[in-house]
Order: sequence, then structure tokens, then C-alpha cells
Amino acid sequence: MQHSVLQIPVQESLFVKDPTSSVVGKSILEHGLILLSEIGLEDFTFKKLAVKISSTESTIYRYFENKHQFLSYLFNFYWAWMDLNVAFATTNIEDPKERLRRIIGLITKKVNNDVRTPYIDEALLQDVIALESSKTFLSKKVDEENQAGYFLQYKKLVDRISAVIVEINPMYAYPNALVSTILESSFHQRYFGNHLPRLTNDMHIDTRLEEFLLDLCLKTIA
Amino acid sequence: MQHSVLQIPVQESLFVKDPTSSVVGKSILEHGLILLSEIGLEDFTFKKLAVKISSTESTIYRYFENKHQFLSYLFNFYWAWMDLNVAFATTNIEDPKERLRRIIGLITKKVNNDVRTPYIDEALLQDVIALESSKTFLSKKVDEENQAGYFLQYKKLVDRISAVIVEINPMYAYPNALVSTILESSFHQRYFGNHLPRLTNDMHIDTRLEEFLLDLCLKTIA
DNA sequence: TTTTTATTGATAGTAATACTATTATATTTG
DNA sequence: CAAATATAATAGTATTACTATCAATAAAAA
Repeated sequence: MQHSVLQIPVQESLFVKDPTSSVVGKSILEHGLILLSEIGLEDFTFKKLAVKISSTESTIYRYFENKHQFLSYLFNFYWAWMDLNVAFATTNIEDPKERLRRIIGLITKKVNNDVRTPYIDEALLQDVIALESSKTFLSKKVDEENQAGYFLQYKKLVDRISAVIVEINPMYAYPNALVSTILESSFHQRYFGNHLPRLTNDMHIDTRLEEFLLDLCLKTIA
Repeated sequence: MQHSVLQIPVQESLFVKDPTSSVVGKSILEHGLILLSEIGLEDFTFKKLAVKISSTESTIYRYFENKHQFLSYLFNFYWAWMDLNVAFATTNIEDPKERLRRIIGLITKKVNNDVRTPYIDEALLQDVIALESSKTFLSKKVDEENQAGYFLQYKKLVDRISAVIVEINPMYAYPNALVSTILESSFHQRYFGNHLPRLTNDMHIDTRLEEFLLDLCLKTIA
């Protein structure tokens, strides 16, 4: 019996050749993610990945222009997947405050591997995105990459959550700013909790992070 | 007549040889900052900087281990300088809310070059830190660098502002988290305003950014 | 099933990066 | 003035970030 497979759509501008279209491509995704989580973007090279999957650099270059594009692919995958989860978790919930509560629950809690997406381990992906995602947009090439659609999925999610905020308080002037602030903060506060504890207040437990952001959000738009 | 010179203290772990102790060192700081602002950290190399200041790579390596350490030096300089400004702007102000207001004014508004610090142009530095600062701590070497004191000045400022929050509301559970969130947000929201406007709400004008963060802050700790 | 086409692996090569080492020449300090 | 120190010039290495070529092989079309 085969379980259902989740197809996460990623822009064509984020790859040279669709990695999901072949066995090597899927291997690049799977082991590229693992390698990234192990050594970080700075030390990550296509050469090392090639050795790991018993292939060659030139093959990997046929799928991705460079490691930055590879990271951006994962970035989009993550947010597309999260957007799907958010959409699912909020359908048929009348009360917008309850929807916001569920959304903040989703973005603050540690995720588990989604078995419906083979070759991508979401638990690993979340760690990688927490550490590396800011590097996708903090670059001199933002405008060019933005034009190419590198940040579409992230923007879509921000829009979706902003809409909930507007529903709760149509007069609030900064819904998108608030949403992108809590999304960034969610990653950074957890990271600070693990590495720079003086910059936060004991964020080891998911529920504290959730309480911090939910409280901040509700009070701000009240 | 000589105007006063501000000495900004930077940890010894952030350089090999103190760049303020020599003419070449100061030139490295001054033109390194300019070059960074022009081409960004990814394309920045000591070779390019050496050419720019008519010196050599080996000379620059005698001051900084690598470009990451150079960035961290600037990161600390910026926050030490900002901490000084915050301290100055809040002395003799009784009301903690007024102090918070002034602090948020300081961190959200565009800074001008401080003539008391030769060879460092704070206006440029702010732009560079906005774009690159996250890269100082989002790395696999955080713990090691944290141990070495790479983030001391940032932590000091967060503590100082947190103390004000605690004064306003001693019961608020997340003062440090709130402060690091607004500091990060301040940079990112302005950046989004310039490059990814869909992630924010018209943050071109300093006063809007200020209003957004002050409102968020005051309501959260109310 | 054969031919065509596309994909991969193997190999080679280039320019740039991120350094380290050596030495002659300046410059500063005692 | 001598001694110590800092710099510039030069050279060199390992790695990175690619690009190019081509033979072997797998997949698709005829």
C-alpha cells in the first residue's frame, strides 16, 4: 500500500533542472539538506555533496546554479510546506483569534518529518532554515532575485497571516510588518535560547516561545 | 582647535592587532567599511581591500584573521557606539516610558556620521550592519565566538534596554526577547521596505518604523 | 528492436579565494 | 645610532566555484 505523496510546487527560477524529476536530483535534495545541516552554508560545497552522493560536481551544477540557489530552493520549499499546513489548520475555524492562535502554534513549535514528502526531512529543514534563511534575502542581489520570484512563497504566507490580523482588527496599520516580525523572531528567539541566552528569556521550551509571540501579537492588534 | 575624539572600546578577541593603533589599521577600518557597503560581505575580499588602500593582503591579515572577524569588529563597534548614545540620551530622564520612547527613536532613525569617531562613518556602518549583522551570529561557530566575547556589546545594549522595560512593567516575562526582537525587526523592516515591500507596510519613513515598534513595545508590556 | 536523444560520470582546466611564508625595506623606539 | 618592529613585495598552496569536453549509459521515440 502506497501512502499519499505531497507535491510541493517550487518556482522554475529556483533550479536549472527540476531536482524532483530524477533519482540524482532527489538525492541532491535529500543529502544536500543533510550536509547543510551538518556543516552550515559557509562550508557547504557542491564538491563535498558530490562525494557524499557518489556523483560529480558537474552533475549537481546541472540542477542548481550555485549553493545560494540551492538554499533558496529549500527556503521556498519550507514556506510552501508551512503555508499548506497553515491553510489546513485554519480551514473551517470561524473565530479569527482562534485561527491566529493555531498559526502561531504552528510556526513556533518544532516540526516533525512529514512522511508525505519523501527525500525532505522537515525537522532537519526547519533547523537549516532557522540558521540560514536570513542569508537568502540579506544580499546585494535581493532585487534581482525578488524579481525572479525567489521569495514568493514567503510573501504568500505573510499575506495569508496578515489577512487574519486584519480580520481581527481592520484598523491595525502594520499587519504585514507584524507578521514578518514574528516569523523572523520565532527563528531567532529559539536560536538565541540555544546559543545566546542573554538575548532572550529561556526559550528552550516551545510553549514559552509560543506564549511570547501570541501575547505580543494579540496585545499589539487589540 | 581639535575636537574631541570618541574612543570606542572593542574586545581584543576581535582583532589580531589593534587597527586603531596605526595608520594602516585605521585605513583598513575606513576603507574596509566603504568597500563592504559597496559590494557586500560575499564579494568582499582582503585582496580587493589591499588594492584599494595600496597595501597587501599579508598586512591586512596582521590585523584581522579573516573577513568574518573584521565584520564582527564592526558589529561590536556599532553596538558599543549605539549603547553610548542610548546611555547619553536617557540619563536624567525620570520616566521610564519616556526613556523607552527615546531609545526606540534612536534605534529606528537613520544615523548620521559621528564626527567624534574618525575613520568610521556611522551612516555607512548602519547600512552595513543592517545588511550583514545577522551573519555574525548565524553560523556554526556561534558558541565558540560567543565564548570569545564576539557579541558582548550587543548583549550589553539588550540588557540596558531590558532594564527599562522591567522598570515599566516588572511582571513582564520576556523583556530580553522583546528587546532583541525589536532590534532585529528595526533593521529588517527598513530593509523590507526598500527591497521586499510586500513583507512590511510602507517603512520608507523613519517615523512609521518608530511608530510601529514603539506601539508594539508599549502595548506588549502594558 | 533499433535508433535517436538525453543524462550522467569522468576528467581536465581556469580564475579567484583564503590563506601562509620569506625577505628586503622602511619606520619607530630605546 | 642601534635594535626592534612593521610593512610591502613576492611567492606559493589548497580549496572554491565554476566551465568544457567527451565517452558511457539509460531512457524515449521511431
